[in-house]
Order: sequence, then C-alpha cells, then structure tokens
Amino acid sequence: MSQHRHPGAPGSAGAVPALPDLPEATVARLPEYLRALHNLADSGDETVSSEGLAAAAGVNSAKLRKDLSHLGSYGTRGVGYDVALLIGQIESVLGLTQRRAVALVGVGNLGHALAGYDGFASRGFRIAALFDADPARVGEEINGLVVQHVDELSRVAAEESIAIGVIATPAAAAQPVADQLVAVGVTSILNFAPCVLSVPEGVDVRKVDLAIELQILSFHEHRKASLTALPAAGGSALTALPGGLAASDSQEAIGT
Amino acid sequence: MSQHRHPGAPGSAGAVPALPDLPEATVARLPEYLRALHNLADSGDETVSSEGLAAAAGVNSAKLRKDLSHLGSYGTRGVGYDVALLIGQIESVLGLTQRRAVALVGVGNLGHALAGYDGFASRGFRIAALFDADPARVGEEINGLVVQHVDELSRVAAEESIAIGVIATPAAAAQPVADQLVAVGVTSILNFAPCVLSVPEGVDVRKVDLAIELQILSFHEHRKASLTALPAAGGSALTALPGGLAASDSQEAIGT
DNA sequence: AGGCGCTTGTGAAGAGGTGCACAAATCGCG
DNA sequence: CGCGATTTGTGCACCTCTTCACAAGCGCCT
Ligand SMILES: NC(=O)c1ccc[n+]([C@@H]2O[C@H](COP(=O)([O-])OP(=O)(O)OC[C@H]3O[C@@H](n4cnc5c(N)ncnc54)[C@H](O)[C@@H]3O)[C@@H](O)[C@H]2O)c1
Ligand SMILES: NC(=O)c1ccc[n+]([C@@H]2O[C@H](COP(=O)([O-])OP(=O)(O)OC[C@H]3O[C@@H](n4cnc5c(N)ncnc54)[C@H](O)[C@@H]3O)[C@@H](O)[C@H]2O)c1
Repeated sequence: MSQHRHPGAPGSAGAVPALPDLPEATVARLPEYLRALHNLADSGDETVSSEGLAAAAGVNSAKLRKDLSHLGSYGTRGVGYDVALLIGQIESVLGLTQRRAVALVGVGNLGHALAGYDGFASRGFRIAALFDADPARVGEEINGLVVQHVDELSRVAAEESIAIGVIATPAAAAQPVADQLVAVGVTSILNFAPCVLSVPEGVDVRKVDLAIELQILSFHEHRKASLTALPAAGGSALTALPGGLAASDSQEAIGT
Repeated sequence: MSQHRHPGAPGSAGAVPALPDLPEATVARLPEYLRALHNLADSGDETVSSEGLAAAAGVNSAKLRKDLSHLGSYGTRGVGYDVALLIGQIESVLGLTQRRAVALVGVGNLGHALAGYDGFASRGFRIAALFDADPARVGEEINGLVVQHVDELSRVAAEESIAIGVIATPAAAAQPVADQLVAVGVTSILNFAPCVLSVPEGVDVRKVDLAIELQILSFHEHRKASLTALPAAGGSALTALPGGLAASDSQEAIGT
C-alpha cells in the first residue's frame, strides 16, 4: 500500500535470526489488535479469547491467532490471552515502548486538524514540532506548539529527535518537503498529499489519500448498482458497451 | 483492508458475464493511475507508455499493464496508451461519470478540514451535506454549506441522493451514526473514527486511522534501528529477550 | 513493401496471505 | 487424580496477487 524496500535479508547473510520478521499483513493488523486490547483493558477484562479479540478487531479468529503466533506470543490454551501481557508484547514489537516524536509539515486546513488531535498522544506519539512555509502562519500557536518556519527543520529535528515526518502540504510542495525530511535524517514519512514521493532506499513512506478511498467506494457503489439493475434487464446490454457502462446508475442502492 | 463481503457470484449462477469483476487490488490502484493520468493530461501529453505511467503512479510497469488489461483497456503496441481515452475508461469503471454526493457526519476538528477541502470536487465528489449532533455547531456555515442536525439526515439523504457517508465523529458515536446512515440507504461508508463498525451485508466500509499508519511506520523504524544496531553487537542479546526487545533504540536512524 | 525497434498483453511461476480443521495443551470439577 | 470442556497453535490446501519473460502487434523509416 506504499513504498517498502525491505530486502529479504540484512547485510550479513549468516544465520542471524534477527527480528521475528513479521509478515507485512500482520504488522498492519497489530495496531488494530492493540486498540481493541486497550478497550478491553479499560473494561476491566484481564483475559480474552482469540474469538473475542478477533470480533473486537473485526477479523477472523484464525487469522488473529496466526498473527499472534508470529510474534511468539504466549496465550494459554483453554483460557485465552492475558490482555495486559499482550498489550506489552505488541507495543514492544511495534516499537511503541518509547514515545516517538512526530514533525508535522504544512499547517493548513488539514494540518490544523492533525495538530489539534489528541488521539496521537494516547497511541504512542508526540507531535513535537509544526512547520509551515507561509510566514503568515509561522508563530501561530496550536495546542501549545508554535508553528515554525520550515527552514528551522534541520535544527529542530536534531533537538527533538524527530522519528516520523507527516506531510500535509499541497501536492506540489510534498516532494521538496520529503527531500528536506530525508536530509535531516527522517526515515519514516506519512504523506497526505495526493502524489507519489520518491525517497531513497531505507526510507518508508505511507500515504493517505482520502479521494482514493472515496473512489474505491464509488467503484463498489457503481458495481452494486449494476448488479441490482441487471438481473431483470438481461445482462447483454452491458457487455455490448466495453467502454461506457450502463446508464442505469442514478437510483443506486438508495431505497433498497 | 476493510470490510468487504462480495460473494463470488451474484444470484444467477448462470453464464452471465456481469462486470469485468476486477481484482480488489487492481481497484485500489486505479485511482492512483487516474490521478497520474490527469497530471499527464495537464502537461499536454496525449499518450503514455506503461513504463511512464507506472513511474508516475509509483508501481511496477508489469503490474500496471495487467491492471489495465483487466478492464479491457486498449493500448497501442509500440506506442502506449491514449491518455484521454484511458482517463475515460477508468472513470467509467470507477463509476465517476456521475458526481456522487457525500454526506459528512461530525463537523469537529477533522470534519472542518474535510468540509473545507476542495480536492474532492475535482476527483468526482460533491460534499452535499454536513451534520453534527452538537446544537452549538448546527447552523454554522462552511464553504457554503450549513451544518444541519443529524436528525435531518433522513430527509436530506433523500433530497440529495447521498451515495457515500463519511464519519468523523468520536469513536463512541461512530456505530450509531453508521446505523443511521445505513437506515437511510447509504451503502458506502468512510470511517475516520478508530473503531470497528458493524454493518449489514451489502454495505461497504473503508476505514482511515492515522494512528495505525503511524504505528506501522513505528514498527519499521524500530526494525531498522535493530538491524543497524545488531551486526556489530552479535545478535544473541536479542533472541534472549523474547518479550522486551533490545534497548538500543534511542539513536534510531537519525544520522545514518 | 519490408524490416526494425518499441510496447503491449499474457501465460506461467513464485510469493504471500487466508481460513479450515484438528492435535496439543491447559483449566476446572467431580 | 482423571476427565471433559475449552482454546491455542499450526499444517495444509486454496486463493489472490506479483513478477518475469516473451510472443504478438504496431508504427516508422528506409
Ligand atoms: N483538507 C483535507 O481534508 C484534505 C483531504 C485530503 C487530502 N488533503 C491533502 O492534504 C494536503 C493539505 O491540505 P490542506 O487542505 O491542509 O491545504 P492547505 O492549503 O490548507 O494547507 C497547506 C499548507 O502547507 C503550507 N505549505 C505550502 N508549501 C509548503 C512548504 N514547502 N513547506 C511547508 N509548508 C508548506 C501552506 O502554507 C499551507 O499552510 C494537500 O495536499 C491536500 O490535497 C487534504
Ligand atoms: N482530528 C484529527 O486529526 C483526527 C485524526 C485521526 C482520527 N481522528 C478521528 O476522527 C474523529 C473526529 O475527530 P475530531 O478531532 O474531529 O473530534 P471532535 O471532537 O473535534 O469532533 C467530533 C464532532 O462530532 C460531533 N458528534 C458527536 N457525536 C455525534 C453524533 N452522534 N452525530 C453527529 N455528530 C456527532 C461532535 O459534536 C463534534 O463536532 C474521531 O473519532 C477521531 O478519533 C481525528
């Protein structure tokens, strides 16, 4: 879902076990498990079965068990998993034992929302600095943080030990900003701008594009509409239009 | 990456070809191709090779060709793809020939940013209504739209033919809001709240959780730090700590 | 007209992920 | 102390997705 260049093995090709080397799909689900576990802990639950946790995380229980087995987690047969222990395990694997410092670049419409969001703090992150290129924005205070000019990035990155950069600038500025982040040593970037970033090997980029999400939903909406419209019609009109699909797409599923 | 329940075949199990039935992975990439194509079109390019488009979209060229072949797209061997034609094809497949109406529920911190974002309009969507439960927020005008009380949802959904619902409320309110959306006929939901939504079959839910994205980045950051720290150390200290990983995680990759 | 270089479309192999189904392990209870 | 109920961990088969490699097709140049 984004750019990842993790070669199969590190430099030394010997029998170094290294990290458990989780499947990427598992890594992507661990945070969801973690969130569900925190909910359970808040509810006072001390143990949870794979079935229960799977339901809370919205996945298949077999998948969950396999995921947890990958990180060598010790559940107890006949009982389930110890909630507190599992939270610790997952946080450890995800590297959340330390609170990572995040730098946010681009404090506009979206950047403001991100900067003002307190949900990051409770999930292992600390927004450590805000940057913008617009002099009018520099100096503004949001949630106790003062927006700094992007030229300060180099200095601040060192001071705050920035681990992750978040880009919320217009698309045109995203690549230069990414280059700047990489230049000061940031190796993880979360990009909200709708564009592809080119970064050197070893730097991870994840992208969030809301319009893409909507367009994927649109596809399914479109497909659902076609399916409900066809069975009565005959199904031949559609295959006859390879390029421009059927026109019966105005009522959609509203009123199903 | 979210909840999808699309059974293999529709009701009639006959030889109805129905829609091309694209692989889900392909569907997820089409919007990216579309964005890249629009950029090319703006640059005046009339044709593009799979290599060129793949680079612009950040994917492998073989993958791109296979994706496009799935939707029966006609490129020209020796030349490439006609940009304008391909844009039309993809928009048609994604159901973007009509501008879909989006309802946004929860006009808080994040909701404000979404409501004020003009990038949706250029990508096939129209934010048609804003809702909130807070009486203090109702009546506020954002970008020409007035925030309405969520109780009006039923009436407005019918009037505006809402196709997609976006949830930007606190997690606790997300499920009730989803239920309300489903009740008024919305079959596609984009959820920003960090929680699992339960919806009836036939309703598609996609989820965007920024904290999860950060946590995935954190994992890779953590892993990279371990890898650079180990080769010199020896590699045994780590396997001896199944639960609490190595402590050498303070310098990270900063200064690599 | 013919040949040459370029690019698409695709078969096939490989890699990765999913889910079933069941053996192994643990607890509680009689 | 043994037994049954329960739940984990995992081998295996299936499926989807990715990637390679190359034949087929197209346009251009001579
Ligand atoms: N607002 C949303 O809801 C939303 C939704 C989806 C995607 N996005 C994307 O997120 C990005 C930001 O959106 P927005 O609505 O906040 O835009 P915006 O114009 O409101 O904010 C962009 C900010 O980035 C700053 N900026 C520009 N160049 C910069 C640079 N080189 N260095 C540092 N800062 C710089 C600008 O001064 C501005 O403050 C855009 O790429 C947009 O497409 C936004
Ligand atoms: N702000 C961010 O950057 C950010 C980032 C990641 C995730 N999120 C998530 O997005 C959601 C919204 O975040 P936020 O920062 O905007 O929160 P917020 O509290 O600022 O806004 C929530 C809004 O939802 C409204 N609301 C509450 N219950 C409602 C209901 N039943 N019906 C309609 N509206 C209702 C509230 O009145 C409020 O206006 C949260 O779930 C949050 O975890 C936000």
